[in-house]
Amino acid sequence: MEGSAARPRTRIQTEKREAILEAALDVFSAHGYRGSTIDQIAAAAGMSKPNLLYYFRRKDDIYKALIQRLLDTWLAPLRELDDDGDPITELRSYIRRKLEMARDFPRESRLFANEILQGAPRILPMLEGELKSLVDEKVLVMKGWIRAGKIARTDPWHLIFAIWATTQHYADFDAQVRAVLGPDRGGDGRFEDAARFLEGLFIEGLRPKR
Amino acid sequence: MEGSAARPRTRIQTEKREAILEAALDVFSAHGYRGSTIDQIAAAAGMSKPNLLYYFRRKDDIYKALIQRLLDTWLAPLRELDDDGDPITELRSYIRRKLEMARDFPRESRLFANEILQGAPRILPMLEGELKSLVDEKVLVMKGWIRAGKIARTDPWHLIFAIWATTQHYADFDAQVRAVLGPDRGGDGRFEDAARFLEGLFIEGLRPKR
DNA sequence: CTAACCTTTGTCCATTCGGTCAAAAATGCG
DNA sequence: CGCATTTTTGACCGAATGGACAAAGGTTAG
Repeated sequence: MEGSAARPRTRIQTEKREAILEAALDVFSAHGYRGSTIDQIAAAAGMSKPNLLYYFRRKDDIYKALIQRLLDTWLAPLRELDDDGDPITELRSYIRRKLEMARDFPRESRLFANEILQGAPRILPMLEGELKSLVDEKVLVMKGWIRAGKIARTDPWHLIFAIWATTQHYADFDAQVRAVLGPDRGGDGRFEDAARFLEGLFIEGLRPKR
Repeated sequence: MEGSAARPRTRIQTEKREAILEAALDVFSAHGYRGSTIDQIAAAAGMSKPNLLYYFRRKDDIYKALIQRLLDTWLAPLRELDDDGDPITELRSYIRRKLEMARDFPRESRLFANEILQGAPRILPMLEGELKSLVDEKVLVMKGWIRAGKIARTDPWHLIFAIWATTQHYADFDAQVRAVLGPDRGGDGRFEDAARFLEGLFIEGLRPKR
């Protein structure tokens, strides 16, 4: 359903399209869709604007291709949540994986955050489709864990939201995190600190033992 | 430091400036700074563009005035965190207040989110100044609670981040929350569910009792 | 080598956008 | 009322932006 004929993709096309998407990730994640210009992306990709438009005919096409390509990567951590593993361990691992994503792929995180902030105008179908299905599936897994008494009785949907929120916060709100922590605590160690904290929070909560 | 002479503010000026800021909150929070146009704001405020520019001479002036006016409101919940109260109760209340803000002032939440996502170019000084001071102060309060054994040994900075992240998530990522919950669970009850969930999470964690 | 195809570029265009300006309309005050 | 001040508007401008296009420059297969 993308043009009437198949696309034969030459070597150059593959390479250039890749370079454009990489540049577009940089630009879109930093300035949002409306805040980014084709010229910026072209410059970042090391080519002229008309040349870029030869590979993607519209600005919107770049954006869509980018999001399409990223969605799988983005959902991978949740997909790995294993029904058969030990529940507490599985959740711990999921939180760790998500936090690593925030650390290693902040541009991807910000791209999605930007899109959703504006009401997800271009990806709402994906959220209601792929994403919802995946979440529904994992919610069932968690409900099983609750029934088995392996984790506390809690709301699986909101648990997933809480994990998303707390981990992605370190990518999306990085500027604020750094500003508040200051130069000393805001260095590279902040992800270690966050990992330790989140583990304690999600597993044990704040009430003091004894 | 804003013009050499004081501004006498007539009645009409007060009213119109108010209307403009209200309209600007609507527009800026929905589309971000670059994504919003003066025409949109003027239309939303029910006046012509040149007329709007009579009250705020630049687009940036509107934005700055808006943020300035909102910052106090935004930080109020944290300010209320009371050193002398019962720690668990205080934290519970803080979470509830923040969640109410996400429910009742989603535009304000999205405005700040948008700004910080782009690296907080226009409000970084405020984050490093007012916000950091307030956080530093409350961190000391929490450290006192920890020393007194009233809450678990945890990282107060990241605790604050976690509360911000989980509560604001329901405003900033509303589109995603609704998409994932679907029409039935995504209705008005979602804030009640979130409140119950977050209380359980922060206080008790996920490990099952017994 | 050469013809067919792919890639790149300079130029151009219409629209949008932030902002100006002078003149008209409304308001308020003595 | 009459005059000064404030408010509103229509017309306009330059810069930026998304995109079109045809011509020029490369690449590759026969």
